[in-house]
Amino acid sequence: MKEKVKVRDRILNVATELFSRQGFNQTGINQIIAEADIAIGSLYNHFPSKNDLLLAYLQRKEDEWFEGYERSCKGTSSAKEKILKFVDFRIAQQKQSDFCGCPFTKIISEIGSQEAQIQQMVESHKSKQRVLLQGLFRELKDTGELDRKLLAENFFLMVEGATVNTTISRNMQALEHVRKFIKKLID
Amino acid sequence: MKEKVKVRDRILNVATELFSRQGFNQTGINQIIAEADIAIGSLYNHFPSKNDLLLAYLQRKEDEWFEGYERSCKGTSSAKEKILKFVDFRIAQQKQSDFCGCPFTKIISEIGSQEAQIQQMVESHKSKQRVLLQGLFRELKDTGELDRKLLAENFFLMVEGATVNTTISRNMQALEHVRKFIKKLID
DNA sequence: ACATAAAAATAGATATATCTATCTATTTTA
DNA sequence: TAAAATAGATAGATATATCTATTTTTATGT
Repeated sequence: MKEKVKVRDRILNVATELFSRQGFNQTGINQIIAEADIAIGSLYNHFPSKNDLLLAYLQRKEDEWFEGYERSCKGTSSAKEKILKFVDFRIAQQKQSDFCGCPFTKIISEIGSQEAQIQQMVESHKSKQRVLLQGLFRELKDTGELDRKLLAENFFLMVEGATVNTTISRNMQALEHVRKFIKKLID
Repeated sequence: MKEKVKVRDRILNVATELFSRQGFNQTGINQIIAEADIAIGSLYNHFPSKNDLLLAYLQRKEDEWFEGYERSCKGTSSAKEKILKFVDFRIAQQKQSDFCGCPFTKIISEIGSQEAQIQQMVESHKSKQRVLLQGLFRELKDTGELDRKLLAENFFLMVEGATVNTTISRNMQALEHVRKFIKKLID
């Protein structure tokens, strides 16, 4: 009853694992084909260049991010809960990736903004998160004297900073601090 | 009256520029010696390996960071001002580096936490910033119902997230949003 | 100020390894 | 029988690092 994983998926699965864990620049084609146990010709059949593989990897991460967040929000109804889930989701991501951090942030550190297509995907990914959060914060009943849009932006930035810093420290404290703080602010 | 820059400094200056702009992994020894206009033997005389050069680069960044912040605080007296200067300093850094982001955060994205000595330096750098901010927030007269230590931590994380995201978007908005937000919170 | 010895810097070849990518020829799968 | 995947050689570029031999700089003693 074992499902045979197609070659293209084996490549992308291994590349995903390695790009996340080791980084893009420190992952060679040879390691990918070895660990995926496929021929180098097969790789270049599916992905004409290493850069195309990177694009496919990021596209998958993009899709999985929003699917994953939606799924983790199943059962929540209030905006307040969904905001807290936003932090919880990042905590879960960091746990399951062993503190790899955000793949989009990581790739910009690795290759800069030279590759226009990648720069575009990263910016778009972050932008979509901001829009999502702005929507949630707009639903909040009372935020005291705090502008909701400004609060949404800074909550996003806290989580971003906390994600980076949990990756550095390899413990979850920073993200937990954000959770505690925002809970106070919106409760 | 032209000061002759010593070989070791020429190497470190060029390496600094290239590691910041292009990244560590995307900067080769050959490019460094070419742009520094020195012989390869001289480089390996001063720095036994590329990793030693990286350590020297980070150590310099560490020293310059706190010197730079101190200098930018000259003339300010209140903790409130110094907290706002903290954001201004990061804005200035991003401007003058053309949005290179934090070198410590960047190197972790590039090489991970494998190199213990580097991991150590990065963690220590962030830790020192937290301590500095905790001290400043302790001095604040009134933060309403907000715990000062928690506020300091989350301010730090906001700035971290904003730094990363100004590097991604290549504009200063995120850092300006943090400034506006914290000003409201502590004013 | 000048000669000289030690240290530093140079050019440039080279070793060794790795990287991405291409190609051919053969086998497996659909 | 066509398409997909394989093994494996190889091209061509680039990486870090070492080595030799020579020149330049610096420091020291007279």
